[in-house]
Amino acid sequence: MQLDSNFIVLRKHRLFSQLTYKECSELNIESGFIQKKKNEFIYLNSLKSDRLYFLKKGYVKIGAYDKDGNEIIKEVLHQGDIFGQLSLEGGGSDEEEFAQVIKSDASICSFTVADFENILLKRPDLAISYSKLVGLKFKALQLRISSIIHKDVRARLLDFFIYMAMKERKDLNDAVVFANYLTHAEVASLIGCTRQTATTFINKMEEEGLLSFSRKEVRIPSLKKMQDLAQ
Amino acid sequence: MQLDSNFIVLRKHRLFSQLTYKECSELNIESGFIQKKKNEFIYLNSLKSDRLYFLKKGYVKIGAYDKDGNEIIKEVLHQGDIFGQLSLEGGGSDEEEFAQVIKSDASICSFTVADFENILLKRPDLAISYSKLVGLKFKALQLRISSIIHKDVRARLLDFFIYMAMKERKDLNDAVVFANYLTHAEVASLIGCTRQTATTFINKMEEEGLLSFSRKEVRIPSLKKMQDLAQ
DNA sequence: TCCTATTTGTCGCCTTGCCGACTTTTTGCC
DNA sequence: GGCAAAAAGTCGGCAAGGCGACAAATAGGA
Repeated sequence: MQLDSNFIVLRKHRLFSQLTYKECSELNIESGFIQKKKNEFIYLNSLKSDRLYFLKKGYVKIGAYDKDGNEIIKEVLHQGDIFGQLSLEGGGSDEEEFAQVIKSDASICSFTVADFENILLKRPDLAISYSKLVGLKFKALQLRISSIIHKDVRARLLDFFIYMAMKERKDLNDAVVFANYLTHAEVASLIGCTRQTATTFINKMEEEGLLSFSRKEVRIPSLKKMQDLAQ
Repeated sequence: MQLDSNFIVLRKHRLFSQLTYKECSELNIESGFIQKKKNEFIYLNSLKSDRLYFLKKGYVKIGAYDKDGNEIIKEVLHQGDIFGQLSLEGGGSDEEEFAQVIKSDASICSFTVADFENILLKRPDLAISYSKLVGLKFKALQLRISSIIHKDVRARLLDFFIYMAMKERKDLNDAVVFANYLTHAEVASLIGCTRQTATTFINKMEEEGLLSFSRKEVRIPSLKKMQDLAQ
């Protein structure tokens, strides 16, 4: 029962669409199925080490705490995203890391890296898809670094909203609207500035009519215009 | 002949160590074998799209130019590193990118993504290794972002030199010495500050006895001490 | 070995965005 | 519907590091 519904959701994902029912059951996702309420943690450090998580529904933020206890947000994920031990192995530079549900409740299913590797060994096509998935995430991070290193806050905000819009939009309209699940503080942490500065610039952009940012949704009247400004 | 030597070098790499001679030849690396002099480009934009490159010898920097023509260094690679179309597919956010030989001449062999995928289809274990490789690169980038976002220039420099030391050192001594192939300007671009600021702080660190940085080599008397300072 | 191009060192001014501090608004829970 | 907690808005002072400019040192090809 649980498996069935997990199976269906999982198969909607590009990566898992080719999985047979049998293979899917080999992942033992039933035991890894989790329902989490808002603000609950999915893992904190240790639990991450040997698992992959698939976000069926909801929003999750990945972050860490620095030595002073400040939160460092690394990434924000939504439906369909994969997180956890993406490298399939620990070691090296494993920072303390957490995954926390934000905005509303979330459904997550997870499986061990070992089970996943077993599937990949039998399904090299899937292994290639997985490589591509990680590769694309790598590319996205590279873009983010470029933006952070070489642009000022305003330009970084533009880049950020363009990225979100591309990720969230359902059709190809120039106007994009999507549910917002981030606070100013979280946006600030993602683009690398203080909460106050983010607030100021978001408001400026609203005055310019580039954006409308509320707790409920983000509304971008013209993505094209934004892209032109961001260059 | 050429194949033989390529084969030998390739097999020294973690990823390719399991390859048979036959499989290796299927990658058609002979045709992709390149010798490049210092400052020559391996690719500029377009050529990247469907190839993977394996750096046999030398140093290569990956970068891009922003709209004002300024160089943005994304990454610096050395012997044994892989670069190019790591995601095995184009699309999405493909920035203009270049790969350029630095410091001294370089030997590179390359193969097409298509040939590589064919091998991976037959060798899922290799596909898993490849995923791990990209996954680890992803992790390293995440650490770099954290450093850039949350630390000042001095701390970023410490992080940078620790990273380089870990990557380049041959043994586990606390004192680390490695060939230097970067100018102040390149270090600055990697950690996200101006050349002048990098110069100033590198000199300060030299005065403190943390570091000796010359055109020839970087000498770190105590890696441990550095790590303590970086926290 | 010389000569030019590149790299490094240094300085002062100036801007961006940080850092409290505080108020106002919104949220979500009892 | 009321209340506490979280989020957003705003401001002045301040510091880190950017930027231009130039001189000194170094490298590497002719």
